[in-house]
Amino acid sequence: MTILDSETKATEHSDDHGDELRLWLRLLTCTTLIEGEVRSRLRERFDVTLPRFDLMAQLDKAPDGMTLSDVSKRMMVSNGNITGLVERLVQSGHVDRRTSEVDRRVQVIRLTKSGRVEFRKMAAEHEIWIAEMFSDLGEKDVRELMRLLGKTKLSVRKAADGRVG
Amino acid sequence: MTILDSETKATEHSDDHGDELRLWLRLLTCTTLIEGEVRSRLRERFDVTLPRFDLMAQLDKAPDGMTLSDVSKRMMVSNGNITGLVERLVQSGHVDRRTSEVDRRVQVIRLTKSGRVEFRKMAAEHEIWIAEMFSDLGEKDVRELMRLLGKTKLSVRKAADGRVG
DNA sequence: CAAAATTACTTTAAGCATAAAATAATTGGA
DNA sequence: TCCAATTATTTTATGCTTAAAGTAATTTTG
Repeated sequence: MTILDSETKATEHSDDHGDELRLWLRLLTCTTLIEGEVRSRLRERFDVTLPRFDLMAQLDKAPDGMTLSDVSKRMMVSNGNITGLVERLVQSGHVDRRTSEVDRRVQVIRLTKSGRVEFRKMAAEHEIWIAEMFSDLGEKDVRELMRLLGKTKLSVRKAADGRVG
Repeated sequence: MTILDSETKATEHSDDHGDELRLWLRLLTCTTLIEGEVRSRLRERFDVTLPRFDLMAQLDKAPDGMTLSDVSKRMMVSNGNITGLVERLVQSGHVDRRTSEVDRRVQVIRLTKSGRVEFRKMAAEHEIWIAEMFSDLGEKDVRELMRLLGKTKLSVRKAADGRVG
């Protein structure tokens, strides 16, 4: 019977999900390690937090500015969160915020000149840190990991969307 | 000269780190997606947060209990964080906390009987959710991803340790 | 043995994050 | 036109997270 069951893979899914669980934990560990390292280096080197760095990275790609909603979607975080984050970046002089002329509900934010200069410095080092952390992986590994994570992303989205929409 | 430069790979590292950066962003996206999905399902189905679930998962593996420091190390979060998390789980009746008889600095925590029963239910569903999210990946993909992430983990640790210890 | 160092935990202050409710501006019909 | 629905953002309440400082118990050491 045991043999028979283990052969009955035709039924789409096996009931042993241990491998996927271990994969998820390993994925999480990698992300947590890298993120923690980036956070502490950003803090040490530039006295900046990761959320602020991420927000500035979005703005750096949008010379004409972005609305808070745009930022919120791109960063995959809540609206209310962005409000506070932007407020702190305005205080520190990295970001400029103004109300849109055409739609007074909308806030358009941009990097200030000095904010942009500072960000570029951070980004340059950041890129080196990341490369260093992945340096034991060969070109082929990087390509293959990229491919498998792309596949994972699609799979997760499918499972997530299937539940709501 | 351009050709010459691009051939000068003998100098260990190239200066283009774009691939690694893209890889990191994709890794982060995958983790964020999965984590977000798990968070919202835990909340909907069991009215529990991910940190509480994670803490209970640690305790489930330690029938004789753990000290707060143990938990802190295992979960890779700060001590102060654990204090608050445990306090809330004690309030909700999932966790039992007592001062060690042999060392009165030490707090030993365990799942309560009902906490364990509840956690096992959550864990069973959680495992299915994860398997579902990875379901587009074949066995070979899972194995390969596992291998590459293992390599990544080592690489990151090396880069991180190299900086401090 | 007593002072100093270490260990375990808690508290504090600040920031990040969310969901849900509130506010304010704009748009789309009837 | 006007008012209902929608959209953009802010506010509120709650919880997670950290680093740093504080407290208390134990261990080390002179």
